Amino acid sequence: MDILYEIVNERTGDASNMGNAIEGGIIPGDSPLNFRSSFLNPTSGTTLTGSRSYRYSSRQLNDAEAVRFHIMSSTINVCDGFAWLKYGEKKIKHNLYPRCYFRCAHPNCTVSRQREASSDMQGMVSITYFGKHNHLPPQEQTLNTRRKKREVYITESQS
DNA sequence: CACTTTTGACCGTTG
DNA sequence: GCAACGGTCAAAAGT
Ligand SMILES: [Zn+2]
Repeated sequence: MDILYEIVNERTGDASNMGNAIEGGIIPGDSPLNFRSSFLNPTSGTTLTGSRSYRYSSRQLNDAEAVRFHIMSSTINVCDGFAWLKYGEKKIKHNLYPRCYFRCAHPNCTVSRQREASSDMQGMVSITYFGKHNHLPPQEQTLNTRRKKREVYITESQS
């Protein structure tokens, strides 16, 4: 299943350029975001590769833009290969579920991420990324086997 | 002990 | 001014 994404203006919150991203297959389990083929890739010159049908549409994000993914997930925690530390949680209007705020756990990386479940559509999770990582995902640097990646995934921050 | 999460306070923006 | 809103801080609690 493809994942919807949209480009978000950090200033106004307006969203545009909605399209499809590829569901990740690198990390097993309930982990649909794949940093290799998405805005999450810190080493990629381009910022997104499209789905099979959309082919390789790509676009650079500027400093005032964030990218938001809309994902169907059976669990609230959606893994993307990076480690995150939660630093806040806020009840948001018009959503039954709170918005959670995370920062990248890597030292000297300023990327942040917001996550909220949708009360409109059951199982829908929205994740917004701000900034670009200046490093590779920790498991990519230290672990090689799928089994080990799975172990990292299931022990990552769940809230 | 080290590190992460929780949670209300705090603060800037907006109407 | 003021209150609603949402983003962040930080002390305490949790693991
Ligand atoms: Zn990072």
